[in-house]
Formats: sequence, structure tokens, C-alpha cells
Amino acid sequence: MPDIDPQPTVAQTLERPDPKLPTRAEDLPWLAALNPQQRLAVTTTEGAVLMLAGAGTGKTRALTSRLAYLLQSGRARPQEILAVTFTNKAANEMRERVEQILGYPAAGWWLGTFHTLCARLLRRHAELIERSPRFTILDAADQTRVLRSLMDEADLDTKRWPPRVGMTKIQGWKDRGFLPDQVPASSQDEFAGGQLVELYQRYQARLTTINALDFGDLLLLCLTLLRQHEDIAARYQQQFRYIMVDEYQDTNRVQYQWLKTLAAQHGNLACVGDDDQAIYGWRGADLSNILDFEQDFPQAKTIRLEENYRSTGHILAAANGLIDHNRNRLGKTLFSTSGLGEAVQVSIHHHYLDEARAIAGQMEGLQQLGLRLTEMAVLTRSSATLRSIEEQLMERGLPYVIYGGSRFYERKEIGVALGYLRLIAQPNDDLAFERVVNVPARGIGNTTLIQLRQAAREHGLSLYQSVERLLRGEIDLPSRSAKSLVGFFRQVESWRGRSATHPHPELMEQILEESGYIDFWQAQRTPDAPGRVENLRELINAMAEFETLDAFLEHVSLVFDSYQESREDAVRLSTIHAAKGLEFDAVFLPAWEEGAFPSQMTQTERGREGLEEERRLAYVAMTRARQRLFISAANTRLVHGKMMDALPSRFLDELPAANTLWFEPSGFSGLGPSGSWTAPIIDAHPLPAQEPPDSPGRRRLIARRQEGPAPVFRQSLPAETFRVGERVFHDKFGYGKIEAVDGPKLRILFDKAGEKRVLDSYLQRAK
DNA sequence: GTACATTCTCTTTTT
DNA sequence: GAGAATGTAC
Repeated sequence: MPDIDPQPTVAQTLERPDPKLPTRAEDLPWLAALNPQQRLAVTTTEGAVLMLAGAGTGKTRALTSRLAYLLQSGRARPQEILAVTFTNKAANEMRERVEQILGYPAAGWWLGTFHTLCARLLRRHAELIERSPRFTILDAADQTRVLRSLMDEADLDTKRWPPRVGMTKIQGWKDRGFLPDQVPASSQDEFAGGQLVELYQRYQARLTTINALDFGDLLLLCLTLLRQHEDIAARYQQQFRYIMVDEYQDTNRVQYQWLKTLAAQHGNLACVGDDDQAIYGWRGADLSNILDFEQDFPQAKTIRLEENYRSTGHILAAANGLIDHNRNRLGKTLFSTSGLGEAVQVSIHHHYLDEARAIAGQMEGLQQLGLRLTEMAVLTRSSATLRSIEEQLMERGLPYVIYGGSRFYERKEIGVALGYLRLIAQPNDDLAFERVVNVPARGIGNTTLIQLRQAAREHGLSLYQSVERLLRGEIDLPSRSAKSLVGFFRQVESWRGRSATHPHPELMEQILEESGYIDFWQAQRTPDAPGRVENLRELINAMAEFETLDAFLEHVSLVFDSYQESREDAVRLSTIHAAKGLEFDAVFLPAWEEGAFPSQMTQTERGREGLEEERRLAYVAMTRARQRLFISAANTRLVHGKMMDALPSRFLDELPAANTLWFEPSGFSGLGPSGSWTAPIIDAHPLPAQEPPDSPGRRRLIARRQEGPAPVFRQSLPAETFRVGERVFHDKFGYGKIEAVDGPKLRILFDKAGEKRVLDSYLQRAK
């Protein structure tokens, strides 16, 4: 067995004092600065602890202090601590803050996300799960591709049963801890004619042969490993004297069992969470982890942090009023001793662009009042909504940073570049092979691939190995296909040869040039091509930060944080999910519309529990705000490219009247350049905490909602009509002029792409 | 086999 | 509105 953390560390040299002698508070200045509950959370180090910490109650502070306390009091050496966070960002922040308190770097402790830590553990014992230590971690696209190919092989109708849906179900099983032979009959349904479990079985086998794991496997197989190998489990159980988990409410069953297993020896497990902020039910998070905790650890001490230091009274009261509509709660009342501040401002707009303009205008106004842009954020339910806001900010020249939404590593060109790297790191990675074998086009089409796959399956080889056999004449393919494949193979071999000697950013550059992929994009005359090339350059730069290719690939699979972390003063645009744990002076929450927020889909799928989770999401969003909170909705919005009507969200009705100010609709798409609302909102003086007006807007809203059950969306605008001679814009071909119109079909002479026939729905009028 | 045109589906959230 | 899947013409 590999050694467990042999490297010496700074703090390791500290003497371990008698644990019966608690370190006195006055010796540790940071401890004295905490409130009594926080201090209790820090010093209750032994046994199981459940820390229920409401939003803004200084949870992170208590947690980091606790870690520092464990180290500085000598109760634990760094490598005896296991600290699990939900995101990599949170892990980094925790590391920084602990080191800040300690005053020196504390190397050697196990800090990271569940997935990072499990990957680390599994790489040490890879042979026990039939993998090599360099196993690949698959992203969602890869997973679906694997399942699709299995379904194709089994002749299952992938139209009737979309592989993506099947993958979600399998993932759900993994989240609950079921290996293929453990899936309860009750959770099987008609998907794939009831054969999904068999597919799951084959899926796992396939991942073994290609030496890959998916996200669910990282946890499930790690847990299985610990359960099946008592000696290994014992080593880690011995090692981890103190275990801590953040965002405990968002853990799933496997994660809980994993924690319980590792804590079995010392029993020092501290879980920190807030049931009102549980927003990952769709990913298998299970609130009963909190309830079971007190059963599994009868001696567990529960500590509540309820004093909110973040938000003003109005904001806190509004958020409390909203979450009060949830039935399924442990119950917790946040209080604040700070003033009421300004009421939460609610406004309904006619058009989503009015809303976006108003937000941009408000931000400028706040900026003039002296607020920094980094202290403002727009948070939305869906990342698509962010785009319309983004456009407005761009138009006004307000700098912004986007969090969440389409991630850098999921972009097409990045996926291809990474595919090349993966193939070099692991030639048997069939998924990587298929991703790049014909990009850019090398004359290796579908027919060739089908034949190659066939040959690979017959010989029990990977695609890459099959090409190798082809080269040696052991496999037969049509000569033209064979020639192209061998050409590709030689190229990859040449890169592989260089991978040992060349720095990997340099290698990447050579790959992109020699494969012709950079040229491919540079030759494209489409509007998005320059951006793609730039992204590839950015990728090369990012690689320089990692010592080895393997380290870089691991980072790419597990860390989705974008590289946009700029120092610049910029507004933050983010999904609510991605904003968890953050706080801002001013927060804008647009698009509170029925069907979108709460999301119709969530309710259809998970009923009342789904609705409650949406409400918790709204609660999380509201509690990000310190001083000012703006919530809004629009009557019409672009959804999937079509203009739809929408009703304001029921959540707006649930906000307590005493803490909100309502504003009239801001005219028919007719806001002035300042984008001001009909009533002045920003005032140098805080608004008086008055009885809020029962405004006409609110009355109308309520009246409208009583007309009947709130429907989702309906289409309200016909497609645009075009005339000969007009200037138009097409996404792929750029700008052009209409030459002829035949119903929906148009003939257009594009400036760069020449004459094309295009459907009107792909065009927009040039500005 | 390839390139291009057209249609279909999707996302709501992310490790 | 974007991407993948499918269809069509060379």
C-alpha cells in the first residue's frame, strides 16, 4: 500500500499538548472575537457536531477558526484533518483564510471537494477498482455518448428514450449508492423497455475498458473500495482524526456514507449546513442526511448560528417571510441587530429589455453614489437570462464578469483540443479518439469509423490499438480509409513521443498547428471564429500553470471555475446556484416569472418538494444582499428565441408587504437612455421604513393572478418578415443583403460568404 | 465521403 | 439561439 502522506509539514513539528487542557481563549485573539455560538462551534472539537448556520451568520469564519484552532492547539497535525467543501472555490478560500489566521502555510491537510478527494484516493488504489492511476474523468457529454453507443448496439430507440435522460437516471442511482446489481426493482421504470439496469451494467464495464470514471463513480467506487478493503479503510480512519464538511445540506447519500465510514474510528465529524439553503436536490442531495445524522450519532451536539451579520433588517425580514411558506423545514429564526435599512424594491416591467436597461441604469446610479461595481451582482435562475442583461451592460460599457453558464472547458474548440491531450495521455481513451479523429476533416468519415469500431470490438481492442494493428496489416480496411487512419496515427505518435520532452503548453501549440485545427478556425469566415482561436490561445496559457499534463487534465475534469477572476472593478453576473456563499452590497434579481422561477419543470418532475426547493433558491438569492435588494419581472421575454408572455412569480406575492416597495410598469419598451423607473429609486437618503404602499401595480398583479391558474408561457409574436434589399445578419454567414424572397426562403448575398439560400428564422435585421 | 442545409431538441441549476 | 442529428447534393 502506498504511504499515507509521508511529507513533513511546518505545523507537524508542533508538540501535541494534552487535549484535556483546552487552549485558553485569551491566548487566541481570534477566538475572543467570536460570538458565543461561534466560539462553541470552534471549541466543540470532539465527537459529532451538527452546525446549523443560517445565511450570513459567520459560518465560514467559525469553520476556518475551528480548523486553525485544531492545528494551533495541537489537537491535530495537518494531515490528520479532512475538510470537504462543495466547490473548489470554497476550498481555496478556506485554505487562504486558515493560513491567514495561522500566519503560516498549513500544507498537507486533506482539503477539497468530495470529487477531488475521492479522485486523489482512487488514484492511489486504482488497481483495486480495475483502473490504472491515470484514469480519465468523463464529462457529461462523454457519459451520454457512451450510453448512446450502448443503446445503439442494443438496437434501442434513442429517440423514444433519449440517452441523456437515461444517464440522469443512472446518475441518480449512483447518487443513492446503488451499483448495477443493487438497483431496487422499485426504482426501475419503462425507460429503454425496462433494460436500463442492464445498460448501467454495460456502461460500467465499458468505463472499465476505457479506463475512465464518471463523477458518480468517483464517490460510489471510493465508498465501495473502503467497504471492501478493511485494511485500507482502517488506515484512513486512523489518519483522519477530525473531519469537517461544509454545505452539508447538499450532500447525497453516498457522500454521507463516505463520511460516516471515514469517521468510524475517531467519530469527530462536524457537519455544517443550512436546510433552508438546500438547492441541489436535483443532483441527489438528500435532506434526510441531516435528520439521520442525529440518529446515527446519538451523542451529536447541535449548534445553531442565528445572528445574521450580513443583511439589513428589511432584506432579512423579506427573505424570512418568503421561506416561511415552506413546510419542510427544521426551523430556525435569523435575527439581526443592525437597522432596517432600505425596503426591498420590486418592479414589474413590460419588456425584458426594459428590465435589463433599468438594472444597468440602477447600477450606474449606485456607482455614482460611490458603490464599487464588484459590490453589485445580478443573479438569475437560469444562465440564459444573464445574456440579455449582459448585452445591456456591454452597450453601456459597464464591465462585468460572468459566473456560471457555459463553461470554458465545455466549449467545442476546447473540447477538441483537450481530446488531443487526452489521447496523448491515454491512447486507449476511445472517447477522445472519436472526438478528434476527423477534426479537422481528414477523410475519416462515418463509414470508416463504423468499420474501425467493428474491428476493435472483434479483437477486444481500443480504437487506437486497432489502428496500430491496421498498420501492421493485422486488420483489413479499404485502402483509402486505412491510409487516412495511419496518417492520423503517425501524427499522434509523433506528439506522444514529444510529450516526455516538451513542456506541455508548447506541445499543445504544436498539436494545434500541425493538426491544422488552428488554421481551420482561422480560415472560417464566421463571426465566432476569432473568438474560438482566442479561446485556444487562452487554453495554452492556462496550461502553463500546471506542472504536468496529468495535473492539468485532472484540473480540467474536476475544477470548472473559469479563469475570469479579474482584478478589475466589474459587476458580477451569475446564476443563483453559482453565487451560493457570496455576498454583495447590492443585488439584482431579475426574471421572477411564473414558469421560469419557480421553474415549471422542477414542479412537474418533483412536485411540492420541487417548488420548495425553488423557494429555497429564491431565499439563497435574496440573502446574498447586504444593503440593497432589487427584484423584478417582465411581462414578455425571449425564451428559446421566441417572444413569450409571462406572469410575475408567485414568490413576489409571498414577500411581506411591510418590507417591500412596489413600482409601476415602466412603459412599453420606452425607457429613456437613463433607464430609470417611473419612480425615483436611488436616493441619497435611505428610504423611510414606512408602511409600504398597496400600489396599483401590486393590486393589478394580484388581480391578474386571481384570474385563473398561472399558465406557463405562450407565444405572442409572429416571425419577422423581410423584403428584398434589406440588410440582414446571419450567425454563420455574417452580414448580407436580401436578393429574393420566396415565402420563408430567402436568397441573400452575404458580404463575406457569398450568395446563400437561408430560412427567415435564421436571420435578423441588421442594426 | 464531404460539405452544406435543414430540422430537432434543449437547459434550470453543477461536481 | 446553440448544438447535435438528420437530410441532401455533389
